[in-house]
Amino acid sequence: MARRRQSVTIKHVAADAGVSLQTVSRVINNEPNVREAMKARVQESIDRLGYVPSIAAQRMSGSRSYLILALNDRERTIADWRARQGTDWVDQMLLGGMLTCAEFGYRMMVELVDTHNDHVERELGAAVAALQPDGVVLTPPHSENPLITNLLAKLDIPFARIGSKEEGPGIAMTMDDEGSAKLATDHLLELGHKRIGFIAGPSDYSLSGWRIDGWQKAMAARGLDTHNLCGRGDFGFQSGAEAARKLLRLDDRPTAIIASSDQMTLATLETARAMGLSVPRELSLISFDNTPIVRFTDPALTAIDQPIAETISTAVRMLINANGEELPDTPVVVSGSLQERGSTASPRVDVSA
Amino acid sequence: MARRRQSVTIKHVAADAGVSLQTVSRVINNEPNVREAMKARVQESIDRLGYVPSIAAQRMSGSRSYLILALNDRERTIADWRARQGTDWVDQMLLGGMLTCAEFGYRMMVELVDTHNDHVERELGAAVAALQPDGVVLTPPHSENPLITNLLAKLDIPFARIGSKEEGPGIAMTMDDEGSAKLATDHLLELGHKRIGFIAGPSDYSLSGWRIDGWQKAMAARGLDTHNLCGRGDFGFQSGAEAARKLLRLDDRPTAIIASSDQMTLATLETARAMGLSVPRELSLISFDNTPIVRFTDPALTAIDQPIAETISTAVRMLINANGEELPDTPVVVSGSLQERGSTASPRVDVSA
DNA sequence: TTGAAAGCGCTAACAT
DNA sequence: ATGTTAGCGCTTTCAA
Repeated sequence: MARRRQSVTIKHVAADAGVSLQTVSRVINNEPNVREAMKARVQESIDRLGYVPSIAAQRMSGSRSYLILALNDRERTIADWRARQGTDWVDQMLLGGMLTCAEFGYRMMVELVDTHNDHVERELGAAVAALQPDGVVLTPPHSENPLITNLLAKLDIPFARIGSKEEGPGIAMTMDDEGSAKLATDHLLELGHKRIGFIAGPSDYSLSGWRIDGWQKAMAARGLDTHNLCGRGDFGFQSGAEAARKLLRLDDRPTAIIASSDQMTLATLETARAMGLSVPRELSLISFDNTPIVRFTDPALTAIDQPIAETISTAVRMLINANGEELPDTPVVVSGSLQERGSTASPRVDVSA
Repeated sequence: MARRRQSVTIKHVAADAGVSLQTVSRVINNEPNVREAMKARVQESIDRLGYVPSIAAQRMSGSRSYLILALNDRERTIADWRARQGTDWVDQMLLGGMLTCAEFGYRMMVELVDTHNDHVERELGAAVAALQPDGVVLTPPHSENPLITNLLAKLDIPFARIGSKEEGPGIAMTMDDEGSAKLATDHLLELGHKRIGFIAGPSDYSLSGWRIDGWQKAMAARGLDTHNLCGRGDFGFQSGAEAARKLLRLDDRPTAIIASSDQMTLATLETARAMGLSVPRELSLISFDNTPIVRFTDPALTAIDQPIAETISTAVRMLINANGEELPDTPVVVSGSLQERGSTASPRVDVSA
């Protein structure tokens, strides 16, 4: 590999403008104590020479790296990519993250780390030592992994925890899981449903519990029973099908089901169909995630949209300002919304009643 | 922002192992001229202290940046992310790119650049100056933008051109567009089709032309006419619908259509349906891309799968070796495959014949 | 408000 | 086979 040196350095600019390196540095970093005339002169040289500071050099001399790391679960992410089922979490993350980073001259880099693994700390430590990011965005389930949060805290690197409400270091953020579940439940209640089932996500994700809470509270507010109506899955298709089967085989089976992921809802749809139930006539369905596939099922799925891009964007913004402004000490909430589609309707009136 | 310094540096390791910095450096970079015993001793210190070299420092002292840049068209990429239609190009790129980079201690970073823009050079120049990547992967339409390829060549940065066969600097790579189109056409011919239409992509993508070639050659090999049977779109839904309408309104309309993107094929499917044609009974359809949505249409679409992950992986591998081995001077071809699904069948026998 | 000097962590070039 | 020296491009002291 040819030894590649910066073609235009701060030295060239300084020489060109006839000032010291330091003055150029001050202009680059927008520091005070530079007269306007001087600033203009230096800027002119910068523009004309097409000078752009080397991030490596900036980082070396103790300044920032202008890098935000987005940490994702390796196993799940790769599985999603391989499965090609339209899960666009990473895309939405990049949409919110990259664009917001770019606004401030930062870049976002995706890093995959195994959570369920004894060398998480080594992996993350290596990434941080090599890259020296100015901030880290943790996505579930990393957000709640103390090995990760403690290490980041110890290293004194600002980080955001998406999908975590716990106190402690780092910015806690949620997409309002409880509120979203309530939103979905209320929608069904207003349509006239009384038996509403729920298929939760895995228990090692706190947000699984929050969603159950939202559903239960909405039901309780109308004095409705939720006994036996809560199933569990792991967000995947198989687990969704099993949970759906259980709920739909109940003597007094639900007239509507909310499932915590698109794959589980899709599984519920297929399970219902296999049992001869028509959606939405005999069973209404609301999904969580709103990934691309929900528009292609028949009927299209009413779904809770997770504001991933907006959440990551907010996280990045706060991380970049982590030096200046003080960080919030209560969880930052970015709320989702309900996208109505064809899988929800009023329950069929029971003629035998 | 707290002034963050590397906690364990090469100095610490050197002191710990009782050797010079240089020896540690040699061990890190796996250079020759280090005795096994010495190497083991140093490695032991490295492991024990948890030392990881700072990429910034490595880059500064003239070595690599261990960074590969993947350059995508800004407008199209953001539009795809926003549209949430399941386009998983970036995901497949990361799948192939990140994992292969990781194998060699590199990272991949996605960078968005406007092609149709007069400051492409400034944008790219800035990214390169700031990041100093060891290699760049160009995706269409960047791969054929001389402003970009010339700049990279001038800067002496190794790069791969995905979807380009032209000679010149950089590694030319294709996903065998001509062969894939031929594959699709042959499949239809074997099913008995004789009138096969083709909806091409925009003419500023060379691969659009290669696909037309593949289709035409396959048709010509059987002495079949292609006159009037070639439509054009821009890969998007709207353009696909228009092209489909034209083809299907022909007096002697095709019994099968190959379209150059999933969105255009989806549009063709809907157009056909609106015209009362049943797929595949009255019209067979083959798509290009094989993104997640093709499995959710009714019927599911037979499609050409583009080996994006594999192509990017190959590109990365060659870029990383760009110093050692010599680069190929003929285009590197990674072939796609045909995924048979429900949208293809033998043409209905014309009873009136 | 500006400049000069020192050093960040590492590697290349040159010793030994 | 190992050590020493110089310097990458920049920012942080500190001085003027």
